Amino acid sequence: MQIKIDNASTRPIYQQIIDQIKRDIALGRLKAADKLPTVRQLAAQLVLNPNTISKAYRQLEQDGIIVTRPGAGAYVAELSSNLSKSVRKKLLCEQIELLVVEAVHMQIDARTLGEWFDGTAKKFKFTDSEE
Amino acid sequence: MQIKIDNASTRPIYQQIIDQIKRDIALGRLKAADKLPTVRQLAAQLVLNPNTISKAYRQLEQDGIIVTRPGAGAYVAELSSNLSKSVRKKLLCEQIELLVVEAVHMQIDARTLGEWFDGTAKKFKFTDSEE
Amino acid sequence: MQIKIDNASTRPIYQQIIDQIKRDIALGRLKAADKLPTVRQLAAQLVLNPNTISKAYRQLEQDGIIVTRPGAGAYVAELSSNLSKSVRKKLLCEQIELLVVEAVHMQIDARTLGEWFDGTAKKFKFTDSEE
Amino acid sequence: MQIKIDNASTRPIYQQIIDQIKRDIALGRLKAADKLPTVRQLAAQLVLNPNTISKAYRQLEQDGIIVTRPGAGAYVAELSSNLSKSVRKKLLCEQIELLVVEAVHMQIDARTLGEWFDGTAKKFKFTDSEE
DNA sequence: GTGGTCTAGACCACC
DNA sequence: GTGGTCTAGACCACA
Repeated sequence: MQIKIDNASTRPIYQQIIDQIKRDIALGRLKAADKLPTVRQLAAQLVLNPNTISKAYRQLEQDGIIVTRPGAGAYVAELSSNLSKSVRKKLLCEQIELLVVEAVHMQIDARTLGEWFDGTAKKFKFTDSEE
Repeated sequence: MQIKIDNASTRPIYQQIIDQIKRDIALGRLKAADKLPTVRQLAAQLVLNPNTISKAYRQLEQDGIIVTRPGAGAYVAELSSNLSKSVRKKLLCEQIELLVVEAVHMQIDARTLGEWFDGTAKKFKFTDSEE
Repeated sequence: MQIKIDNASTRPIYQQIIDQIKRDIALGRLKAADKLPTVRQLAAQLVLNPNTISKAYRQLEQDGIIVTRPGAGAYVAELSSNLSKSVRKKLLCEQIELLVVEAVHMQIDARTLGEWFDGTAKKFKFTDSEE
Repeated sequence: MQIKIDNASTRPIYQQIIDQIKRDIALGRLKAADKLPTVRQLAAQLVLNPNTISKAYRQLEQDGIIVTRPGAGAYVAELSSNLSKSVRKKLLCEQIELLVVEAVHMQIDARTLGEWFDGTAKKFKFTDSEE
């Protein structure tokens, strides 16, 4: 696993770890049942305190993204969401709005933003539509 | 100006204020040269510590979104961006990635996300393309 | 707030704190928008490390049961559940099964268990049925 | 014997084994004097470390639920409980409280919870009342 | 050896 | 002053 910590970022370290693991899963680089590095391994590799890794893993587990078992390690879980669809829509649309507002203030026109959006989305492994 | 603080949100209050002012500008509800409420007015209206409002205004000024003239109040600035296009692309694409990763983990398919994105984008006043 | 820690219990301390706060809310002793003791206050009162209290509060926040704001403290949130109804049913029925199995092994007959159940349920403030 | 391990559960594996054996007994699928699989058999069947099975059996024996005769295997014991009725009541009522508190926070109304409780209880073989 | 819990103590962002 | 993050290090339950 390749994880890079940006110490200059205001984003907490544990959150950066979460971001990158979720990204790797969404990209298909990590698949369900794959084993994650142990807390101690990753802590040594990134030169961080094991508690920091632990916090990231705990959060990921709580979000149902990984499964951790004392004595066995941490594994990627099946994709799933306990949230009701309306809650998911609300959460995502809030994030979309922030993105769009930012784009407007950066004077990026709608077409360009749409292209960047499509270009980025193409790289990820979405769940198939259930039409 | 209508600003609503969501105390349940983990987003800091000063950030929520920033978000909503930027949103109102992007929606066209606030236009260049419009006068913003004074720090004291807004603090009284939202029942918040004036320091919190100050922090939001200071941040907005730093981002070139408003202009404060000491003694005369704060005004909406012209849209502009000092950032190079490549930096803007990088910043927005990072945000797009976080959004898409989140959508994948919520098992929202690409088409649905695209629809939500388009629906949201339509509400805002983008700068015209400079083709 | 009256919280009692049982050091003899195998249940982690932070979990005991969570249990009792959720209980107080369910009993109506704590109501939405009530202020909880600060992390440091409660840590001093229970002679525990502030991190332990912090962990309990963080978990409660993640479950949408309280709202914490740096600089402002922690407050009881409105009752709500982001979980879909089927997930809620599954979670509760698993817990019910464990309870019933335990009762059978303790040779408690069905009627007695039902009475204990009703007696306990009566003490709590359920959401009204939405028939 | 059909035992299923849910690796996604936070419940320890040895505890899941205990849960399911107790459940099978409470359902009447396993009866007093029935022979349980050997530690090795079960370990092979579930692809688990034999120590894990051992721990489960040891705990079940300690709780008086099974009897292991060295060299002869493990057998289901007669239902019995050394605990005084008041202790049993205390233990069960604690568990009932946790269940009810959870239900309140999930915004399940009392009637629905009661129905789920009755529906679940009906499936099990309670000891007859000793009125 | 694995992750989980708890303590102790430093530093920072928020209000 | 509030809670959040991170480090360091001890001890325990699980496999």
